[in-house]
Amino acid sequence: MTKTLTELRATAPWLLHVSTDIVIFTIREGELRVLLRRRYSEAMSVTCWALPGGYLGPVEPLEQCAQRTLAHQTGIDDVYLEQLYTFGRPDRHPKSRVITVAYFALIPWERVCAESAEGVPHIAWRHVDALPDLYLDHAEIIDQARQRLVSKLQYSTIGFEFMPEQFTLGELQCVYETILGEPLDKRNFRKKVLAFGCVEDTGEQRRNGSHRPARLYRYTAPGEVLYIK
Amino acid sequence: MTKTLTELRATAPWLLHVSTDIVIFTIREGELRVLLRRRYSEAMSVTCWALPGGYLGPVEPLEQCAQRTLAHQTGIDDVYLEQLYTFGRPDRHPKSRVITVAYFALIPWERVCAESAEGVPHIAWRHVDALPDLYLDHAEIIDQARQRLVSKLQYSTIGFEFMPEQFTLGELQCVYETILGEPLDKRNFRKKVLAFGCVEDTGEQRRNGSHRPARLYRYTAPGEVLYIK
DNA sequence: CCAAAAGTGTTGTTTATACACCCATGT
DNA sequence: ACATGGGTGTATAAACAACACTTTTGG
Repeated sequence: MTKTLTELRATAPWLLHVSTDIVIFTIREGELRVLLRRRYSEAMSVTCWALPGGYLGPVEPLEQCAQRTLAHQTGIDDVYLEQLYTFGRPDRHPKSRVITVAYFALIPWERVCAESAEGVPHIAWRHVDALPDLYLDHAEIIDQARQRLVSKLQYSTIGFEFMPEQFTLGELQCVYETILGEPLDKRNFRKKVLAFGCVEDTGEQRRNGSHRPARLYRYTAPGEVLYIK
Repeated sequence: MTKTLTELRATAPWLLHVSTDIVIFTIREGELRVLLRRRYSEAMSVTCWALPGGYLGPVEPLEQCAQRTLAHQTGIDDVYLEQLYTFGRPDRHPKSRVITVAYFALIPWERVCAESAEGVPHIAWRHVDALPDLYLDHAEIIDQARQRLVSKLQYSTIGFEFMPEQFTLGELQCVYETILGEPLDKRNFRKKVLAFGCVEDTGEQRRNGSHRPARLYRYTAPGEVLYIK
């Protein structure tokens, strides 16, 4: 029992290993983007783009592993995180058996820290419709995360996880339109959101360009995803 | 590499192990019931009730593990099976670290085979509202499976997985009422189901008691769960 | 005064709900 | 003949979809 886990992984490929991978989305420039990191794949002896994530510690809860690896690799913490699906095809990793528990996360662009901002080497926020070749089955994981996001947008307040503390209804509508990929009617959208009963007018306004200023709203259940209807 | 996996599990408690557990539901006597098996818990040196399930083989896909252990322990195969959630609290198993990928499954009572019928020792179909003490966190797993079942009933044709090849609309309505725990209006229910467009009249009837015979219908997408609305 | 996004109501359509009687059979 | 579950339609309410003009600001 003197071997480290890393050594064990190398010497005992016939054992099962468990990892977590995190699909973290943001909205930027009218695009749904996902965070990728450049990593060296020992398995394939090349560097490639991959999701943040890593191996589960011996006494670590799954979600904590997701939080820890995300924070460690990208500096991001305190985001909405939800278990997505567990991927375990025996051949998904070429050198050993790795079961990965995928999580998906959302963050407002404003909260992306310097450590994973645009321009940082080894880090990229990529449009989900223009992904590079990805490590293992990470493209499949992202695809499934995206489907979950789209469907949860319909029956929950998950979209608010993309918003900063204060936001305008126009900004919120843009987020919905970006994720759904279709334009929405402004009046119907505002009516529906206000009917949720989970936004309040802050009384403040945002002046932003040569047009009428917009009211700023606040989500009244921050950090919580509510089910609607 | 001469040790068996079973020996390894005993001698290397600091390694991670992966298992699957299956929550299989049926409808019987107006009750939603779940299949339990009596098992000896080495961890706790007692026998107790548990979900069917077992350890993942070294080169076995996750879903196949669920199918294999279910078939081996209960004789049941060829059922609707869907990944539910992965449970991995570090202390969920007292003697080693076991991550379990839970699946949920549905079967029409008519298809339950002799090997897991009522009266077979070590096997029980228990009402979900009257469960005995269960192994580890299996009560929590069942609870989550039940929530998933209820919500999927609203937006998919998952309820048909409880039906035999031919069924009456009255029987289908009973299934819905049992799962939802509330009575439904007969006319509205029939209207809605026929609007799904995935049942067809077989032309046959079922005479069953001293009243008018009922038409028999067939689900036109057997083995498939469709999303509705 | 012009351009640009913010803000606001009404109407028609679709969907969901509530509700009561006759039918075919076995005993 | 009667008890039992099978089968059917309509009227009301609620939810959703379509649609156009006025307001406020910066330049």
